[in-house]
Amino acid sequence: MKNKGGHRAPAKMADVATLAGVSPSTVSRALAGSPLVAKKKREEILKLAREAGYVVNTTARNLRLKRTETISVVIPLAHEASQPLTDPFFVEMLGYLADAITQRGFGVLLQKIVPPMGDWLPRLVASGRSDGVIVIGQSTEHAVLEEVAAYYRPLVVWGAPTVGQNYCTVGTDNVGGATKAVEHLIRLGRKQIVFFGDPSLPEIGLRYEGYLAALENASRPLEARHIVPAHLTAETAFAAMSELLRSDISFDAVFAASDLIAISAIQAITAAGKSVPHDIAVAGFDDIALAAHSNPALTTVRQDLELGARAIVERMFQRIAGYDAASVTLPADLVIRDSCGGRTRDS
Amino acid sequence: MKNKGGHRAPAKMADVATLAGVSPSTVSRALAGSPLVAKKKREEILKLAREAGYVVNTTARNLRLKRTETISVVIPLAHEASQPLTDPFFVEMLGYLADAITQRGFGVLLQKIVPPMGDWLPRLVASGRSDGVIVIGQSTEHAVLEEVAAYYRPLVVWGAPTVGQNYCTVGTDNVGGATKAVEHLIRLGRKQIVFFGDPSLPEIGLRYEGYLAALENASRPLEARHIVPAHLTAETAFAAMSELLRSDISFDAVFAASDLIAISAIQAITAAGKSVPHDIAVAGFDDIALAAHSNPALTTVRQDLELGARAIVERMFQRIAGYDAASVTLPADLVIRDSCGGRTRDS
DNA sequence: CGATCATCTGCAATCGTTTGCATTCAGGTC
DNA sequence: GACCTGAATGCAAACGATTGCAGATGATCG
Repeated sequence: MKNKGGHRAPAKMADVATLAGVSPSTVSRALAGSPLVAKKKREEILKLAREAGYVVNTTARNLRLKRTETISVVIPLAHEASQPLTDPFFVEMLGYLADAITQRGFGVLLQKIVPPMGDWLPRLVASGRSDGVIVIGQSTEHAVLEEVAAYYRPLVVWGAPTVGQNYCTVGTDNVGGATKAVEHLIRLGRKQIVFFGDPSLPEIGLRYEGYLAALENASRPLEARHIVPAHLTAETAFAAMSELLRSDISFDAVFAASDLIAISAIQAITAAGKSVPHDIAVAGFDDIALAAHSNPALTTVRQDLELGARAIVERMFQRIAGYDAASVTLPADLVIRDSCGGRTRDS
Repeated sequence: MKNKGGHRAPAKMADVATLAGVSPSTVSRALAGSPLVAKKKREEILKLAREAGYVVNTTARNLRLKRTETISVVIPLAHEASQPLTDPFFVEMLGYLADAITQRGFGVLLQKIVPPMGDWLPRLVASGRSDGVIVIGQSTEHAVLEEVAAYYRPLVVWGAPTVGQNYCTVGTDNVGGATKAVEHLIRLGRKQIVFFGDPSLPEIGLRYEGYLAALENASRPLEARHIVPAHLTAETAFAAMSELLRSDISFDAVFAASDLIAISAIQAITAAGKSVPHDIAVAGFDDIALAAHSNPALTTVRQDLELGARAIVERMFQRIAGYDAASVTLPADLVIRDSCGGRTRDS
């Protein structure tokens, strides 16, 4: 059944002007609080506008002002073809970003790029829908980012800095954080520590480096082993860990490249009849909300996403204002909970 | 250090027109694939546009066309004052919505309203930033929704239908789902079942109804008890459950109004030295991703958020097209895992 | 009383597209 | 050759705001 639709068209500035018996210019100035319009008249106009339920049309205003007061947040999903936006890390980061951005009065335009075809970023930039672009995770898109950053300043990326890179990144100290976690496992007497994750992705690669560094630095250097699940999803990680357990490889600890797969690993280990942390210790990376609530609570490397989001947004607004803003690496701290043994639950 | 900013201004349609030696009108028509422009000329123009890296300016186009191809997604946070967007339920729903919306070529404008002052919705609607508004969770905003829905059609709300309500809702069968969960607990022989949640919120209220119904329908009617944590956050729920355990109220099962607080309850129970499900069975509601990964895996009522999101978006586009779209209640299914005992893990 | 000045207001151009209407031109017909 | 048809193109007016500039108004001063 066809509906007649919204009856009243929203009031425009000209309507308010007629109502107040002045020109649109004056209404515009009154609304903007310009000192050019007499105080008494301004108040009168404001009152009229309020009564008429007038709200300035953002599109028209944006066109005239050549800005949108909106930031695009992009999540490239090179992996996970038509998968929904489900990764708790992304989603937590998104929340903090939305916070920081809306606090400055800007809107957040959410973009999910999948699969990333070469020109998504140039198109997004040229479309003029937003005043800046934040990319969460560089995924496999390093080349595109580099290309666009050459001419488009308000671009900030969450991820790992790579050599000779010109775009602005904010990220955690992946190497240092991983080292801390693995050193902790070694300190607790674990001897056969498996790395669980795919080092070919930039950030995971750095965590793998930290893992290797910790093994080498040990008083009695330990042997490195790692396994590579295809994707960083809960399902594939469960399967991969189950398989590892069935193999004849023996190990007494797992350092997982993300909390999500750490938790899947714990479940696989428990399902196989072994105990965490007694038989096998597990450490993760990220400290997503879920980590504290898993059972046993996960010992992990904390990425302060709130701080990270703020750093990203800060740089974004600096760049929008025309200033330069350099990349930054944030510290990563070890959060000791129950999944590695040796301590009691925090909180 | 002040930066000279983006060198090249993005090409506009007039530039492409000059390049091709035609008028902007022709370029516009060529880009739109209008049959009015000769095929050969169209292809030439398209080629030129591509080479110049031209992308139509969305703002100008939106102004002229009086539409934005953007949907606002709003999360009212009446509770949790300056809390970030962290609730896994919201966030999961957001992911599915973003999927369904971007699939139709529309953008997603994320809005976080906190604290909701009376006129947030009218303002949002009148600002013309989006062609429709989706509100996730009616929270305490029933009156505002009702008021705006009277004149603004493209408004769809996730939540519970209330009597005499005129706005369009999509939601789960809260009563039926809760009944199933509680009946399951009764079937497993549990006798003292606590309701854990705040029934004053519309959706939770319905779940409480379902809980009461199940108790009454039991062959030997059972006594109802409930406790009300102030907010639905993980922290407050942990505290509330710990307190309940210290009290002299005895119980052998908990039906929690959301998975988030169910998981906190499990942790509190475990921390108090009791076992789930042996001493106390716990059932939740939502089936968030976390539910399957908690330990023990949570028996819960599944809300199919993907289906829900699709239903919301479908109705949204119907309403944008000027048709009516009625509210709908989606079925809720019980997902049996480990936290109530009586079965082995699924998957 | 006229000149000067400060203060306020409105005209009109602009932002980059889209589109109704008029116009142009080529080709065909009588 | 005058006339008509049809296809292809351009002109110019929107869309709804902002703002430089000029003009109006009233007050102040010599």
